Amino acid sequence: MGVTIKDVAKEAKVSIATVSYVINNKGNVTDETQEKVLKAVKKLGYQPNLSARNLVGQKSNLIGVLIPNWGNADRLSESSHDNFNFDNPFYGNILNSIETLSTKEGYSILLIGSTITADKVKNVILQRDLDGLIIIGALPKLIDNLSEIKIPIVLIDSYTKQEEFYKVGIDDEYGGYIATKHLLDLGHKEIGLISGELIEDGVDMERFKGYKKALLERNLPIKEENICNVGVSMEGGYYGIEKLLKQNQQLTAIFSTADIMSMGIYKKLNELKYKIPEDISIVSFDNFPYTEFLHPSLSTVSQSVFLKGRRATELLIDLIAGDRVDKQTLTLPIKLIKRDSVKRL
Amino acid sequence: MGVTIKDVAKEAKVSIATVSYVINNKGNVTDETQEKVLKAVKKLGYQPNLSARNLVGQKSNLIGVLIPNWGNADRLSESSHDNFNFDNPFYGNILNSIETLSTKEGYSILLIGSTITADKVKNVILQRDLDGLIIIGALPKLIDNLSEIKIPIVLIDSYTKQEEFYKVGIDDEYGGYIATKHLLDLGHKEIGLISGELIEDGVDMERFKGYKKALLERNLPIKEENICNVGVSMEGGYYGIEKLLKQNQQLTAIFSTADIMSMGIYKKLNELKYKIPEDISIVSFDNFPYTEFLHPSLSTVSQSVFLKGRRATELLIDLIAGDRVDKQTLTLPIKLIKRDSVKRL
DNA sequence: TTGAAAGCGCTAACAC
DNA sequence: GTGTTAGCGCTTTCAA
Repeated sequence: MGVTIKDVAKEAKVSIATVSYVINNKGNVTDETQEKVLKAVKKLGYQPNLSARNLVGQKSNLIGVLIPNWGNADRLSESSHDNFNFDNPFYGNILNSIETLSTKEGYSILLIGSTITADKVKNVILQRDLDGLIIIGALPKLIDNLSEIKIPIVLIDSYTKQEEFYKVGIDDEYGGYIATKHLLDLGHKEIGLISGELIEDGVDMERFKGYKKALLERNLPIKEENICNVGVSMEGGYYGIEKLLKQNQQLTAIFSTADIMSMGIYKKLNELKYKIPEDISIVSFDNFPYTEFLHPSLSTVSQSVFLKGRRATELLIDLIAGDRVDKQTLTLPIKLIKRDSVKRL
Repeated sequence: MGVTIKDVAKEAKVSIATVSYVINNKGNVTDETQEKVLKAVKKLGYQPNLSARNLVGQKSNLIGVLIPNWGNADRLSESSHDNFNFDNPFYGNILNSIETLSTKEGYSILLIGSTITADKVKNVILQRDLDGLIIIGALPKLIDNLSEIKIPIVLIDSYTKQEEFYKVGIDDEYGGYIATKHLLDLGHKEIGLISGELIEDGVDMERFKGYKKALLERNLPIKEENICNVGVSMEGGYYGIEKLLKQNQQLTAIFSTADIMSMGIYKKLNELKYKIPEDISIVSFDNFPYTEFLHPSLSTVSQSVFLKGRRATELLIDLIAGDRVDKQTLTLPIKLIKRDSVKRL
């Protein structure tokens, strides 16, 4: 242990209580003593020990960020690192957003990844005495396990109905709807869907609902051979489009529920000598920066990952501060960005 | 505060010392008492408070991960989120790698981003009593500030000569060399370089050295008009290639020191109706998963971000454990991946 | 084999 | 306005 409050007290020739008062701006301290203490603090390079502070019942000023489905389950094996499903920039982006505001507000981020099991999350919360938790893309099993926890929890991209959680997200069903409708408006009728696994309360399920809604609105059938559920990765898109193309040669357009999959779709179509959008149109979801840099640039539903992180953090910090927060669920705006991957039929 | 050791002691009808012995596997405890205690622990859902543990001089089991140049400095402004320079997947990937092993070894990750100033890093280390620190792409100023810190520090991608730090990286000069040599071997002579800012002890500087070395070996001049330093981002590449093309119409090839910039280069070349590799060849650096999915697929120097994170974490954990570590600097292998973005002249 | 008690660094109630 | 002190939850020495 380094410099403690005792050392400062000795140096400034005051009691440790006085030092505590000064560094916490509490109690009435003379300007003179204040200055003495501050000088000692500076001279010794004193930094209060947060463990000790935490122990006397203060906040930990620690926010946990949990990313349950980050990377592959088997990534602990070194030999598998070539398949490391690392590529979705979403997680890095949102982490950056969360960390930035948290730091500004005096919180530190405890990063909790996906190897941790649902019941161990609770342990970490208890052990580290987290002030709050943000969960990105929470799975139902995880959430069930956490409902008895008494710290504020904000869920990003979850559609759970459990009322004890605050939520930040977008209207994924609407996103799926406008993406599909865009295709329909341009005359497409045989529209394939490539999405991640349809998990209960997950975003892909909602985007799928939007897809169905748009088709049903035009009295178009939902054909099973037009739908393919894959991993949310480039590989997923790569193999998904191949499968779909085999199952239905009439396909003129694809709605891909994630940009990362669209990368793989592009590659496969290139290999197959399909031209985008001449032979097949694509609408995607996310509007990651790189979509503009693809050739042709990708039409996609735009969401702000930055704002998702920012709003979730704001909400959590308010909750920690005990500020009454009126809305349990915050839905951020999205819009369709029309670029060059779609043609009129 | 929740369940404490006292509660467990009461429940098990033993002293708190005995509980402590049991949960730490210390002292000699009868199987019988052990069982009593364990049962009480389970019944009450007890989790030891790490702050308290830490206070009695134990390890904090916290590893800091510092990402100094993550995103834009001005990203605190909401209006700037469209420019959010978020897109380099490198940081998310390496974080994932570090977090995975750390968790497995019983450490938690404290994420420290780029808004934090150099002197504040020291405060966090002291306040949270970090057991160790990993710094990704450390700037000299930051490192100078940290040299007096007594916890183990592992630097990823830094070429500082300061001996108190352990380092994990690749041979960036060699990478720049083989990339450029590949181009030279195929007959290219006018080779442009698009790289990030040439910062002291940084990777771009080394890759640039490799570029120079390869050219000099063939008695080719290093032309200033062939070199462009930009931000390591898609935009950087986008504007960099435009500038280079204007400055020298004879260019037949580009060495881009980061895949993320190559994305921008592809876009600009597409807009300009340059064909890759027919009109211009490109060799890049990183081998991010998406490079294989670009069209044409990108020839690039491959490094394992996964291993960088993994080895750095292993090293740090050994250091924390007090295990003598022989090598101060670990250099991981790289190799050139030849794909379709380069043609023989 | 188990327990009592000191003490880690700090805050806050209370006394002066 | 400043100091004394109890106590946060835990580990560990020492005694029994």
